[in-house]
Amino acid sequence: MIVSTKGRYALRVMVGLAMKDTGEYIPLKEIAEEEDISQKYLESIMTTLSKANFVDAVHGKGGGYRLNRPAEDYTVGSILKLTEGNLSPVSCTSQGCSRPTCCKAMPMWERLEKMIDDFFEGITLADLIAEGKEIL
Amino acid sequence: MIVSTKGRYALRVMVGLAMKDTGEYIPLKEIAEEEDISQKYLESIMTTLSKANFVDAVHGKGGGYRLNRPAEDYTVGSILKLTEGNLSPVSCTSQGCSRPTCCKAMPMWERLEKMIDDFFEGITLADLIAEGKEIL
DNA sequence: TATTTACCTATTGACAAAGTAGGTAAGTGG
DNA sequence: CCACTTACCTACTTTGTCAATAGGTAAATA
Repeated sequence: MIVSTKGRYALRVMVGLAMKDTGEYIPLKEIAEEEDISQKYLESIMTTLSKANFVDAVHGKGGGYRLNRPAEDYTVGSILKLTEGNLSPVSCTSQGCSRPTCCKAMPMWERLEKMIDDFFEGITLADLIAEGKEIL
Repeated sequence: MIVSTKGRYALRVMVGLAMKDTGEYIPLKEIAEEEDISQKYLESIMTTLSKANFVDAVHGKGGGYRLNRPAEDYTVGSILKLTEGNLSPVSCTSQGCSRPTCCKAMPMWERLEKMIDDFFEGITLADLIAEGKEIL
């Protein structure tokens, strides 16, 4: 599996935030309930998103999280890369090996990696929300 | 990571077997040494390949493994699917969920899954061996 | 018949992902 | 200024899968 729960949760949360386009801040508790995600687990994800400036976070009453850009400015790739670390389909790329048959396959892995990267970078939150279109 | 060691080992072994195109059987021990793979671990992989009739296996002296088809008849996809079980980039496809934001992303996962499948099915062992071409 | 080789079953170790727990800091509204 | 709400931080536990190991059995060949 290339995309773990963490990345998928992050994506779902971002989609959720994008769908409520009002400027209001949404507390973590509310997000967790709507998405049916463990509140504590979601904390770490939201902190990651916040630190990377993907969302604005505000403390205190009336606080919470909200997007700070329009939905079409967030690519799926940027969100997944942030939360997953990397998206490479195999672990051996980018660390050079010496076996002959291994190297035979390397160009293939690299091409796949680029294909997946292009795929994710070509989709934005806005695309996801506009579900049902054949573009997606 | 979508492709684990098991699948990559299997692929490397198959490439190795394809490169020695003679009809001779190659014992597991020899393969393991050339590929620098744990002999015991490789056993389970070879058994899988053998049961699926991807290779011929012969016991006793002079025995071992060899391909039973030309290299261009093996797609990378078939080998990986056999050894990895499945290649889906996420775990949630094909098991239906109820959350609204999750379903927004579902078509994307399915499209990615198909893209990856097409990618692997479009490459054969022969393609891998003929490395250096820009097709790959 | 002895040796070589593939095949089978079970167990262990390592590691990362997923989730839990409790406390601290920051900000808002009253 | 105070109380409450909310985000933030650190550490721990659990779980599960992958990778590898170990030892024995069956089949075939020279």
